[in-house]
Amino acid sequence: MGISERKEREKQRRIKEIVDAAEKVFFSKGFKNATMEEIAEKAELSKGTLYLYFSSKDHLYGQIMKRSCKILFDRFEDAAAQRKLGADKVDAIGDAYYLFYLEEQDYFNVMINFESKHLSEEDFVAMKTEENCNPHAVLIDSIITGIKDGSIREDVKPVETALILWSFTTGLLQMTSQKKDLLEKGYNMQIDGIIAQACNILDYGIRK
Amino acid sequence: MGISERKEREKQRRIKEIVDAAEKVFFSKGFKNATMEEIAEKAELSKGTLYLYFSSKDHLYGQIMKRSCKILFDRFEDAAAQRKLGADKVDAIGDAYYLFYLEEQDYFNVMINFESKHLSEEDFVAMKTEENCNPHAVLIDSIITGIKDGSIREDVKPVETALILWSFTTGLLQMTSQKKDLLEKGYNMQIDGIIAQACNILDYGIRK
DNA sequence: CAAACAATATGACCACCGGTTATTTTATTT
DNA sequence: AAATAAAATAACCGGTGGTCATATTGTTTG
Repeated sequence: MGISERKEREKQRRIKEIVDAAEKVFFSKGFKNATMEEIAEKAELSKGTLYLYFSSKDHLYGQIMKRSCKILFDRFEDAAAQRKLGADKVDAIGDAYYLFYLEEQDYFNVMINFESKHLSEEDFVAMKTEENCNPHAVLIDSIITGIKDGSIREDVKPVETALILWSFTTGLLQMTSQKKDLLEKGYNMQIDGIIAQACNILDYGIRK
Repeated sequence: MGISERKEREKQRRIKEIVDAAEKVFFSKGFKNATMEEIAEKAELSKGTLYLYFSSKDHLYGQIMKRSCKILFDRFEDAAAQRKLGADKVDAIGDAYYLFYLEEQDYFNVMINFESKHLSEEDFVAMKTEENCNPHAVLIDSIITGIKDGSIREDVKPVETALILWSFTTGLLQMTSQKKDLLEKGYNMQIDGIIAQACNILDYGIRK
């Protein structure tokens, strides 16, 4: 009965083809200007077929978000694994986020652009557990490590602090990507310098 | 020749009527689900007339952004004026931002939701100077004050740091507003506590 | 006052797009 | 080979941002 397995494989392949096509279009056009028609074209399918696999444009966009999340998560894990001290792990995660922003701008933009409108919060949580991909968790672990090894203030709460660091950094990178030109050309500021200053402030803020 | 002035007044009044109507619709429906037709209805005009005053839905949304900015700016100025020490001013501005988030959720959401798509960066900068409304500037001044009066580390750069604090706080509030339910109901965390922890980290980060 | 003119406002109209569905094509089973 | 199931299609629909020819209102001038 290898037939149903083959069917399943083909289905997964088709799904991947569609998501690949969607990714290209979303990357080049942005969410709003991307059309289902163009995605279908690029996938060499008709528009109606897309809806056999994904219930909406938003849902399809969510798949790209999934990929972004996975890539970032892997980078976070790598970064944290290469350091011993908790505080250093946290720093490394921050650096990894910045590198992600520099090297994976398209995925980064999807993450930033992604609003809860596109996917329900439940789907989103389910996605993270299903894919075992929760960047936030890596951060929590590193902070706990840091408190234990004495590199991080013991009066900060790990979960809260992870959330804070995560949202701080996201906010910073979001602003940076939106105002990059203005900052560099208009105000003659270096993004690198801003990031370094920010990391410094956070270091002062959480290290013992 | 009071006639042209009257015309001008009437034009400004009409503009205000339209923006008021747009505000109501945007607040209740969100940007995407708001329709120009409904805005026109609420303003007791036809849709075509809206385009005599505003070139697009995005531009109209930008007007609400303008208002949000003004309200926040005023709160920032008030907050900073009530403190003497620079570091305290910075704290007060942070608190003001949090209060803005709590008390002006609609305007807050517009600020958060507002993407560069809606308005070109040039228009945006022009808007701020024209309306003399630059929340960022208040923050810079407070940091400079703080460095002078010795309440803030003298090795931080004011402009960069202002940008950083601004984007940090925006990121935090954005995350908070998006995941409020999940945090409070799912993880049993208090938003207040998260904010307090965040302020504490930033205090450690910039105070001398 | 009326005719000419300018301004403001209207609503019918267009193009586009996300999503649906009846129909056709392809693959599988009997 | 006929029957059945699965997959894909293309025509279609409703809604929306934006436009434009036309109409309405207000102002100026002879």
